[in-house]
Amino acid sequence: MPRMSAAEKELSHKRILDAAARLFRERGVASTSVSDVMSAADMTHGGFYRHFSSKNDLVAAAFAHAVDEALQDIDRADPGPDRQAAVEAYIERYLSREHVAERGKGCPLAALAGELSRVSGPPREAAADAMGRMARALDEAGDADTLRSIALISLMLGSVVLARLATSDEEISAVAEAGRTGVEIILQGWDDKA
Amino acid sequence: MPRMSAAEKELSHKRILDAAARLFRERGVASTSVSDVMSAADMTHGGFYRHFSSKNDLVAAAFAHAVDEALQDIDRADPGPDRQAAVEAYIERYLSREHVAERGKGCPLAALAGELSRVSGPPREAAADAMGRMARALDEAGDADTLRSIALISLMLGSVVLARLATSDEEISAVAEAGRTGVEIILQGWDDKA
DNA sequence: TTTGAAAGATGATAATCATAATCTTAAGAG
DNA sequence: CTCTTAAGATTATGATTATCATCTTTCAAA
Repeated sequence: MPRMSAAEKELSHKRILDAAARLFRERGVASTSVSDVMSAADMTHGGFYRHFSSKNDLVAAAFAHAVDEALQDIDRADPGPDRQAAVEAYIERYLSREHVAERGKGCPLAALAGELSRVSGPPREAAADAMGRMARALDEAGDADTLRSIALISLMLGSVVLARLATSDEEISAVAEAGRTGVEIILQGWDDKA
Repeated sequence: MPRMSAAEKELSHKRILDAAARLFRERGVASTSVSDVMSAADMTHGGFYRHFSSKNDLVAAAFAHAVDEALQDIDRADPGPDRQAAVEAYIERYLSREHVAERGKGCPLAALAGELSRVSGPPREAAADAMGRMARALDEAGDADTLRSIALISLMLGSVVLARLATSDEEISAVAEAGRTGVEIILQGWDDKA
């Protein structure tokens, strides 16, 4: 069948990236083979190295791709000029049952921070970057404290990670509710802190 | 050399568990082979199945073992009757530079929750258990809100996971500091919440 | 004291995987 | 319109790995 046109190659490239971003989040990097990704992208493993120089290369690119989409979500939540409302809506969705359940479409840090913090090279750097990018996105226009944003991200991420461990619906709800309450308290009480 | 006495077998068993608990936390479960564990326990891979029926079995046992030790740490922090002080000391150590750096000796949930929440069977159940056990340990004597304990654990775990992603000392300090401040605020403000 | 069984070593086995080599075909430069 | 080159398929390769089989030796039950 090959060879494809340049436009088709670009589509293939995007299919690989999308499949990888989803599968890595769903199953983890170590448990997802290059073949798995290529199959999910409707191709065989052979063409992989025409698109990426190594699996590591793909991991870094797919992770950054997932972060791009996650950050767009903040704006999509409320495209108006009210950044504060957009941020709050984003937090609400972050702690939702759907986000807990749909790992493959969710926050790449919640899905992969643990694994990527153990490696070095491009994947690790992409993940380290993501933290700063998320914090900056939450700092609407710079008036907010960056440390507060980091605390919020830590709490939200921790809540989702723990909720994904929970076995019953009630437990999941409890963990998410604890996270929501914690976020509220931090939002209200941060400025009169020690 | 074989065969060893019953007492020696028990020592071997403990060496395997200790090695596994450390290596799994340091490198992750999927990236740690049975051979790796047995080598770290000063044995060859052959004897492994005299101690555990499968790698999964070891993962569950090693994780539970690590949780046991982590919970003992809460008491060790302040063995007196002042549970509140012990909990605060534990939180302080949880967010310390040493805990961020020494993954192999640290909180098993911070190291492995992401990976274990993707699997099923005994390892997953051991991890799900750990959350409840930690929350109960933080509820000193039951007067504290369980949801508050869960929020604290989420924030602490998220902070350590993110700190382990950070690349510079300043970044690590900032993440830990954000976590500490968040914990303070939650401890103070939880009871007058919505 | 004899002897069956078991701890741990050594050495298969079969699966999985990242990466490379090669083949086919059509795209696109000249 | 050629003809080189590259996309993607097929097949090969070498490494790793979980699990088994087997062998040795010594413990411990009889």
